[in-house]
Amino acid sequence: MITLRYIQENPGEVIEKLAKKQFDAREIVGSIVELTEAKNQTQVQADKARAEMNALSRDIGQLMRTGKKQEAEEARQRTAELKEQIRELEQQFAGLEVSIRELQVLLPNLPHVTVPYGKTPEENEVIRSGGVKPLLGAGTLPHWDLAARYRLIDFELGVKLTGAGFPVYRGKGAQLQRALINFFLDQARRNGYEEIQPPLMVNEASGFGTGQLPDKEGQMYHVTADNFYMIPTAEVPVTNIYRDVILEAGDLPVKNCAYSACFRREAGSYGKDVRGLNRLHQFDKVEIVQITHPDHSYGVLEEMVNYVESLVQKLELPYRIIRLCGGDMGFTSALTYDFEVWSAAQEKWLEVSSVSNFESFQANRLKLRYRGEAGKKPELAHTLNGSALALPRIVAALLENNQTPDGIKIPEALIPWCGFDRIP
RNA sequence: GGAGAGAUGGCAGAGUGGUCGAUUGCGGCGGUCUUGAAAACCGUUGUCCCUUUGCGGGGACCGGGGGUUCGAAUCCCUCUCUCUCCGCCA
Repeated sequence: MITLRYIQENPGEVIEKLAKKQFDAREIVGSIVELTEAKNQTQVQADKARAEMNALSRDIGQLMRTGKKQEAEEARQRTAELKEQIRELEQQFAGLEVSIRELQVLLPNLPHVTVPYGKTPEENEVIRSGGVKPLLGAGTLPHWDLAARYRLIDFELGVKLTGAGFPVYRGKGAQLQRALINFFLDQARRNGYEEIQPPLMVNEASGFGTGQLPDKEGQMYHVTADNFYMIPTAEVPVTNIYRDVILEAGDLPVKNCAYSACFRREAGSYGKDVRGLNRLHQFDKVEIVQITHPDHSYGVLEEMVNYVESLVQKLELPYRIIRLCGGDMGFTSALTYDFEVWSAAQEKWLEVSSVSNFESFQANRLKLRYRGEAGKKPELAHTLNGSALALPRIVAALLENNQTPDGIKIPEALIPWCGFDRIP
């Protein structure tokens, strides 16, 4: 959420920057500015009336104590009108606040200056790429066939137990999952991230804090009996650790990582995009989260991108890093880099990570602040996060790219975590 | 699931209608003393909003919401959460 003060002081800039996100903010910003002006005027009046009322009440107390009943009674009669006036002003004020808030939450985050113009994914900017696409011979199989042949993942069994999109991993398939999770967590720890094991369900307040609620409600599984939500990413519980928190400047940057299962309803997706591991309702992911001083968040974003790059390099997967254009960016992000790996049999790029700087957009909702110097006012911190990494598409690419007549080769770096070097 | 207790400032813990944003202790910060440190002593110590060029001024907040009252941390209603005991249980 963009702060009211910022909108109020820079309405033109907000409109201009949001145009890059293909968002016409003119009407909303205009209304916000107008309503805020009215709200402030109302507050001045209400505060004045309350000040008067407070003084009067104190006087009455004083008069009562000194036994001047008569005068106290006179003063009391004067309060009736004031009281009514305060009631009205407070109602007005509350109404204006609600209206402003409703508009305020409609505004996406402002894009960073380096965000490219563009409307569709085609206009995203490839920053760099690495690795070598494997040359596979005839008889190349997509990962869902490989998963069946080597008895790694059973999609139909998942349908029996739960439904489509809930695969069952077994044997070496299950071991590979566990190895990847441990590999990612261990790498993160070596890079200074503290490991967190978060709850997999969160309450409404947490859903709001990171921006899933109220509007993206349909994305999450809702446990209605207790009004909990299954997390769509560990970002939600991990970032919400810092909801309503004031950090000391010395605590920054906070670096957390977490493995979690992630649950997404993905309502309305079908077709070949959802085949195999390409899109699931439950999947595993290791997430990295950082909370930084506003002056350092873009340096940290680069650091996080470099870190994720090191992971796909260790896994020897052909990859490319993409800077999302304004039209393709998420609602809450100021700058996002996506990572895609090449899936050799499907012959397409699969998104496996998204690394974003949210600047103070999430922090404002979360009331996440830091204190620069003792005695100074706390200010909003910056939050960043990224997948490091999401497992299913990594597994898809690993299986497809590394298939040989003798089985599936495990990348060198992963063998210590796997305990085997080949799936025969 | 049954029964009970509670929610106050970073923490602990007072406060049951009138200068209470809140006694006190601990912690934190500053100072005196000391070669330095500890101890002791003194001072200071929340968040948010509005207003003002500035100094400053005003308002809100004692789990959330509503009510009674001239006046609520204190009384009433309601919701949420936490804890304890019993039952069940990985």
